Amino acid sequence: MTPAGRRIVAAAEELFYNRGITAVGVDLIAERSGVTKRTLYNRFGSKDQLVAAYLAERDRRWRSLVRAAVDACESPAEAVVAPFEALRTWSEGNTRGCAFINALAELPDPAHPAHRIAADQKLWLLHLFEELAAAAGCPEPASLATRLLVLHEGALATQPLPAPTLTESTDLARALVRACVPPTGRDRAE
Amino acid sequence: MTPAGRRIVAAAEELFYNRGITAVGVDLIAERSGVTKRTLYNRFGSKDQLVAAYLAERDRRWRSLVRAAVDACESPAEAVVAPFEALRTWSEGNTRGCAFINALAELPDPAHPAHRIAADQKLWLLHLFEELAAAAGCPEPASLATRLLVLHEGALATQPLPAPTLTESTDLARALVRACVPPTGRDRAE
DNA sequence: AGACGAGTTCACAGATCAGTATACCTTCGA
DNA sequence: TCGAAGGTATACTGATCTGTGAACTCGTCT
Repeated sequence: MTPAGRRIVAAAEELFYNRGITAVGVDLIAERSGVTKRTLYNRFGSKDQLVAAYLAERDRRWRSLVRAAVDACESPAEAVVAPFEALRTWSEGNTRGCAFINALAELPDPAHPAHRIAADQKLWLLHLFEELAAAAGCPEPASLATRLLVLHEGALATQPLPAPTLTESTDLARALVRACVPPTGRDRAE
Repeated sequence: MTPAGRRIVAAAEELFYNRGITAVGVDLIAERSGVTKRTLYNRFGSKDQLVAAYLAERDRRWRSLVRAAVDACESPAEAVVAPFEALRTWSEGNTRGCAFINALAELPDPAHPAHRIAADQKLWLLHLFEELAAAAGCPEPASLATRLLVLHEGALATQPLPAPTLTESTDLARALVRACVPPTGRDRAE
């Protein structure tokens, strides 16, 4: 990716996320990134593909944050809840909800490249939860993973409400893990 | 509301929800509702106010569905989970997620009339959960209500995923209610 | 020297957008 | 009978939208 290309994606990220995709024109993105509209089209070909690049870049950053939170955990049981801790960090700078849900709201066409990226993002988290649950010894990792995903997305969606939704969902997630995974030691009575 | 006004709101609901608010022009709404653009502006004054009317109408329909589900319950413990049953019915015809979350994604301006309607809708459900939890004898209704709201919104947000998120969140909600409300005789079915 | 890729400048096409102006028609109650 | 209200028909404004065309500059590598 060329330097101009990176600046374009950075400007697109800020504008698309905060103002909405349809509401932001390519002229504004070009101006904000100090680049000509011609260059924008030479790099990305169309606005739709720029939208896809924006979501892909956001997904990349978010996944690396989650991965880091998971890897920093000492026990497998802690690791299962790590994405919720990552969400706390992530939410500080992103108060407009989930960029992928928001993108799907504006782009109904299933053929749009943004659709696959958004769906993949949710599925990646679901499968991560499932792997972590299995690694922690949960007898039914698929069910727990689905529940954790619901809690995660619910906390994200209710972000702007005057209720401690992230705290409550994290606490509940921790309780779910505790309930189906034997606590730290491996010598719990079976 | 005049007959033409009702047709306009009905057409706006279908188009705004399925295609996005910014992506749908007033000309299309006027055409779909068999009405002149002049009439549309005589009734609603601006597109923004039509958007508010669309969300208000949707909110009204949804609340009456939830109210009916709650009122149909026999025990207070069942009533707490009734909104999840209502969500199952509601989801059948609304596969594009939450109209209010989607609207907020497209309309970042907090001064937009849609903002208050969307926020009120979520707060109404939160307070409903709290009232029902208190009526069922839950010792900490605020905490339970927040958790139930997270589960509800999470189920809505993960709707398009190939995972039984609504079933899992309903089951979990039921377990939460059962755990904090003393079972009253025949509620302890298993 | 020469080719090439990245980026610039700027005009322009064609469509669509929200919203308005003007004039006319119909129904219904006072 | 009359006048107001609801609605129709059509043309229009001015702005904004995505996307393109063509010629130009500049640095880098061979």
